[in-house]
Amino acid sequence: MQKVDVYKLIERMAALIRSEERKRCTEMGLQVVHLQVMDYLSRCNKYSNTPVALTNYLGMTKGTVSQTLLLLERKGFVRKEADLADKRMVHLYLTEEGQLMLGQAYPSDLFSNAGLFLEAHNPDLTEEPFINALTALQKAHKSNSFGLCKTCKFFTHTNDGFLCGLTKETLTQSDSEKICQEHTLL
Amino acid sequence: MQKVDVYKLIERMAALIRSEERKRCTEMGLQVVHLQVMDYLSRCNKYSNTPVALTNYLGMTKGTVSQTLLLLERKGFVRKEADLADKRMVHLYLTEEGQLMLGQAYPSDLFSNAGLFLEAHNPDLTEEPFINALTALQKAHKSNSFGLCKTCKFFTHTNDGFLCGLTKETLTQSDSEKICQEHTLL
DNA sequence: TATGCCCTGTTTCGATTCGAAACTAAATGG
DNA sequence: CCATTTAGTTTCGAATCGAAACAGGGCATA
Repeated sequence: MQKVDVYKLIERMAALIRSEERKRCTEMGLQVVHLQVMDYLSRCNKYSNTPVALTNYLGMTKGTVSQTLLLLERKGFVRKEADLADKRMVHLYLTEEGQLMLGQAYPSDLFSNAGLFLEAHNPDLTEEPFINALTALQKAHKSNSFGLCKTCKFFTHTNDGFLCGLTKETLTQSDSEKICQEHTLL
Repeated sequence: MQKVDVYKLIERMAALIRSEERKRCTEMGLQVVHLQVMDYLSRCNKYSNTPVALTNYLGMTKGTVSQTLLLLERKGFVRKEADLADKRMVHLYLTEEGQLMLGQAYPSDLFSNAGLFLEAHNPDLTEEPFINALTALQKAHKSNSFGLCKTCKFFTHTNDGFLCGLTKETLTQSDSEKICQEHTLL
């Protein structure tokens, strides 16, 4: 029963992160959503860089996502590309400017500083409990878990690399380390 | 160097929590900010239930906070009370309706379900690494840490209870377990 | 191949948020 | 006693937000 309190702690961390993000965005003249969108696009794999995936990931309506993308496109941070196979679909990419802006707006120094503190004061800390907490949260989260490709139940190793058991396509190392909307826990 | 990755995991959890919050808010006809404000008011102590504290906690401008509070007041979720000592200040309280709404909108079942998973699959998991991670993040966070009163360096025990070394006031058990804007790490 | 349904994404609407800047009023501090 | 700081409000224009209607591509089934 004390275990539940782990999530109180995680919420507190989430609140701090949110606050930092908001300040950064304000400084850069962005909205928080913009940062979230660009961050997602920089981390998701080729199956997941579509407006619908974004809609599910962020928990917004598709109309709102469409609007936000329009603005990000207008500002030159995001580029759209029609899917060749399915003409309904659109793939989203960060432009050079988008990547640059993301790098500036993202509170990476907060995390690296916190990481340094952690390393200095708790040298024997491991990632394991955090991985377990994330997995439990993904399971409790009703809809898609949006996990890393390589932790998916459809992810398999082959002679010459990696394979997605769902799409039957081969995957690069980089693919396997990105967020996938089809991610399914074991 | 692997330690830094702990925060990648925490970010992923934060993103999932955010997504769930947004969905809940939409269902209840609220904006995410409203939930954040009400959640904060339900957790903060008597020194920290003011618009400025909210402004710092959420990382928004005071104008925006003022607007948001106006709306929450109009909807009957929040009540304002002038400070008796300092007439510039205002104290904010959740109304009965506000508490009720917060209870409904808050994704508490997500956390309790996740807690159950965690308990079932990792019975020997402790809170310690999470406390350490939060403390490190609070230290890295430049501005106020917004920690729990009882973890503050000004918090002291006396014969008949608790005392805040900053305001020299006695504190109740409940006070000591709430968020304080004056919170300072050791 | 035609019909109907589902899916992806856009558009439009009105209410709300957001940040910026100007503002009021109260406290503070020489 | 006056300048400065601090708490909070007001006003403005741009952007967000959700809801609902819409357009059009896929796909199954007849």
